[in-house]
Amino acid sequence: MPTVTARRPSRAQASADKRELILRAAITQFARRGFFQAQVADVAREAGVAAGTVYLYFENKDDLLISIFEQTMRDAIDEARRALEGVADPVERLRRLARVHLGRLGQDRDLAVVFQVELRQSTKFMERFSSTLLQDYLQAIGEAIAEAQTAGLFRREVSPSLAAKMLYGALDEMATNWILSRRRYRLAAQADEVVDLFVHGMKR
Amino acid sequence: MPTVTARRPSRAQASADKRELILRAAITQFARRGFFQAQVADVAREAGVAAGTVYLYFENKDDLLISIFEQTMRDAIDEARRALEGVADPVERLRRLARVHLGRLGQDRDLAVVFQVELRQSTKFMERFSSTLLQDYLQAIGEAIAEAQTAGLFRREVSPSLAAKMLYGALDEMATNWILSRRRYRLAAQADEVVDLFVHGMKR
Amino acid sequence: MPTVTARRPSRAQASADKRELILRAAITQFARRGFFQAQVADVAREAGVAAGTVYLYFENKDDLLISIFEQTMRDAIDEARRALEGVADPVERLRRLARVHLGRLGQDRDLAVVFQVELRQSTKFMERFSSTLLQDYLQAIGEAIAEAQTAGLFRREVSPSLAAKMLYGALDEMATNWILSRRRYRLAAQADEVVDLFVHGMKR
Amino acid sequence: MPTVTARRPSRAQASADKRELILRAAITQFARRGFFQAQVADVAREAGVAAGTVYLYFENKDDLLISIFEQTMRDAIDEARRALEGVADPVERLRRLARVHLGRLGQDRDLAVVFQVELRQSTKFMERFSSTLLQDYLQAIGEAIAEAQTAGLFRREVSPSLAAKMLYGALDEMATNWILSRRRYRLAAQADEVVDLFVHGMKR
DNA sequence: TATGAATGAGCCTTCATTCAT
DNA sequence: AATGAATGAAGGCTCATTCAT
Repeated sequence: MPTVTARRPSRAQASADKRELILRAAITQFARRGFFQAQVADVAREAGVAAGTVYLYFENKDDLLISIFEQTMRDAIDEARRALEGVADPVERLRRLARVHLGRLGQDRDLAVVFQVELRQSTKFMERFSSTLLQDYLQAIGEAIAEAQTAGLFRREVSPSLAAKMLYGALDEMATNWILSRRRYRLAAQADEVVDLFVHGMKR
Repeated sequence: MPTVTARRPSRAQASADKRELILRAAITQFARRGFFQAQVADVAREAGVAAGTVYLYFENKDDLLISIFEQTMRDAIDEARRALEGVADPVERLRRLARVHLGRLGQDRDLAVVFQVELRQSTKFMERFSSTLLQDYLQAIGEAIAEAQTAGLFRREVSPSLAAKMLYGALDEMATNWILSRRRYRLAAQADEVVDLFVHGMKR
Repeated sequence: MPTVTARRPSRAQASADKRELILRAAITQFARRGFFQAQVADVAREAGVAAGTVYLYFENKDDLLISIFEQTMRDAIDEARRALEGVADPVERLRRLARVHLGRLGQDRDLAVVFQVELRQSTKFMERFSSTLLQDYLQAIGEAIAEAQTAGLFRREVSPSLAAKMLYGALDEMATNWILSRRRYRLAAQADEVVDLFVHGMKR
Repeated sequence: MPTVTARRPSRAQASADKRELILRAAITQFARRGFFQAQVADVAREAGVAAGTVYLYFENKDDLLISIFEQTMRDAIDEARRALEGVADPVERLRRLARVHLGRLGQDRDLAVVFQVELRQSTKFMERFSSTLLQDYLQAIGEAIAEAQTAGLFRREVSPSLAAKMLYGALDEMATNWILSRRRYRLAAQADEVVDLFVHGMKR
C-alpha cells in the first residue's frame, strides 16, 4: 500500500469529521429549537446525513447533549490551562479564567445557548455536571482567591468557596443575559469589568 | 336565621383551592422528574384528582409551568414591596431584596428546583420571562445601586446595570448551588454574605 | 288546592317543553357542527341548560339523534296522512307526498341538514331507518304507482318498487342539493316539477 | 450484467403499493365501522403495518378519507372519459355514464359504503365535494340532456340542470339502496333501467 | 328537577430507535 | 458505513357521562 497522502484523510479522520459534523448540527438545532423540541431527524437533516447515521456515532439523543458538553469542556479546559501557564498573580489568574469563560461563549452564540439554557434542563444532568467539572472550575477560582488572601491582597474574612460561587454566578449571568438580549455586544468585554467589580466591590 | 359561618367554603374558594392543589402537585412533580419527563397524569395523581380535572383549571401542560411562574412571582413581588416599604437606605434595600429572593427559594426546595432548572428549558420561555419581570427586578437593583452612587456610598465608575446583573447572577448561582448540593444548609443565610461581598468587594 | 289555571303549565307540559327545547338545540348544533363534532355540552349551552340536564331527558348522545328522527318522522307522517285523506287519484297522491316531503325540509334548513347529512353517518343507523320507515314510505309511493298502472295511467312494464325508489331518490337529491347550494330558493317548488317529470316518464 | 428484471419492485413502486395497501384497509375499516368509530390503529392492523406507518403516507385520519375520495374519483373520471370516447348520441352518453357510476360502486361494496355513507358525514366535506367534482358530473349529464333537447329527442320545457339532478339523484339512490338492502343483486343492472325510465320521461 | 365539577377511558399523533438493504 | 422506511410505546388531550349538592 502506498503512503497515505495528506490529500485523502485517513479513515479515522473521516469518521471523526463526521462525528464533528453531527455534533455541530446538534448544537445548531438544540439552540434553535431546544433539546426536547429538536428531533434527531432535525439534527440529521442539518448535518446532511440520514437519521440512522446519527446512531453510528452516538448512543442516543442524550448522548448528543452530553457529548456537546464534554467536547466543549475539554477544549475550554485546554485553553484555560494554556492561558494560566506561568501566571503567578492570583488576580491575573482570575482575570484570565473569566476571559476564557466569556470569550468562548461569546464566540459561538448557538453553543452559548446550549450551555446556558439547554444543558440545564434536567436536574439529573445538572447534578452530573455540577458534581465534577463545575466543582473543578469553582475550585480553581477558589484557590486563586485563597492565594490572594494569603498574599494579603484579598480580605481574609470572606469564604473563598462562597466568593468563587459568586464570581462564577456573575459570569454565568453575563452569558445568559447576552443570549437573551436583543442588543449585540461583545460578551468577552465584560470579563474584565466583572473581575474588577469582584475585586474592588462597590465601596468607595 | 343566624349569620352564615365560614365553615362551608364558597364555590369560588373551593375552585381556587383545587387550582392551588394542582399547582402544588405540578411543582412537586416537575421538580422531581423534570417538566418534559413529568406526565400530566403524574401531576393529577399527585394532586389526587383525575387527569381530566387538570384541564378544567389549566389550558395545557405548558400553562402549568407558566402558572407556577406567574403565581410565584406575584407573591414574591408582593413580599418584596412590603419588605422595601419605608426603607430609604439603598444598601439596606439591596439587602432586603436579596433576603426575599433567597428566603423564598430556600423555604421551598421543589419550587426552587422548578425556578432554577425547569423554567430555563426553552429560550422561548426565558425570553418571555427575561423581557419583563427579570428586567423589572434588575431595574430595582440597578436603581438602588445608582442611588448609592449618588449618595456617595458606591463608586461612580461602575455601570449600575452591569453591577445589578452581577448581584443577581451571584444570588441566582447561590440558589442553583443550594439545589444541587447534597449538603443541607440555610440558603437565606447567604443573602447577607453575598450583599456584603458585593458591597465591599474582595479588596482589603 | 285551587284549580290549575292555564297560565301555569302542567308539570308534564313543562317537561315536554324542555325536552323539545333540547331537541331543537340538538338540531341546530348537529346541523352546524355535525353529529360527531358537536358536543353534548354545545347542545346544552344552545338550549340554555346544564350539561347534566340533557341526560334527564335523553339516554345518551345517540338518543338525541334518534329522537330527532323519530319525532320528525311522526309529525311528517301525520301531515302526510292528512294530506292524502280522501284523495283517490294516485298521481295526485304522489304529488301530495312529494309536497309534504320537500315542504317540510324546505321549511327548516337545520332539520334538513340533520336529515340529509348527519343521519346518514352510520350504516347502523341507516339500516335501522331503511328497514322500517323508509320502506313504509317507498311502499306508499309504490302502491300509488301500482294503482296508476292498474288504472291504465302508467306503463305496466316498469317495476313499481324500482320506480318508487327512483322518485324517492330524485326528491332526496333535491333536498341534498338545496342544502348544499349557495343559492336560496324554495325547495318545495321543486316537488311538482319532479313529479311532473316522473309522471311523464311513467305515462303510457 | 443482464437486464434488470421487473422482479424486484422499484422503491417508488413499493412506496406506492404500501400507500395503496393502507388506503384499501381504510376503505374496509371505514365501511365496516364508520369513519369516526374506526381507529387509525384499526386501519393499520387491517393493512398489516404499524400505526405510525400510516402517518408516513397520510397527513392524518381525515387525509385518509379525502384520499379515498380523490383516488377513486380520479380513476372513475378516467374510466368515464374512455367510455364516452367517440360516442356522439347523447342518450347513449347518459347510459354510459350511468353504467360507469353504478358499475364501479357495484364492484366494490366497501367503497360504495364509504362513498354513499361515510363521505357524507360533514357538511364541510360535502361542500368541498359538491362544489367541484359533483358539479362537473352534473354538468356532463346536463350537457347530454341539452344536446338531446336540441336534437329534438327530449322535451324542451324541462330544465336540463333540474333533470340532471334528478337522474343523478336516482342513480345515487340506487347505490344507497343497494348498500342497505339485505338482498344481493347486481347494482350495475339498474343503470339501464334508470336511464330508460328517465329517457322515457324526457321523450317528446 | 337542575346543576356543573369531576371523572377516566379512549384515541390520535409523535418520534427515538432499529434494521434490512 | 450509510440509508431511511418501519416500528410501537408513550402521552397529551377530549368529552360523554355521572353524581353530590
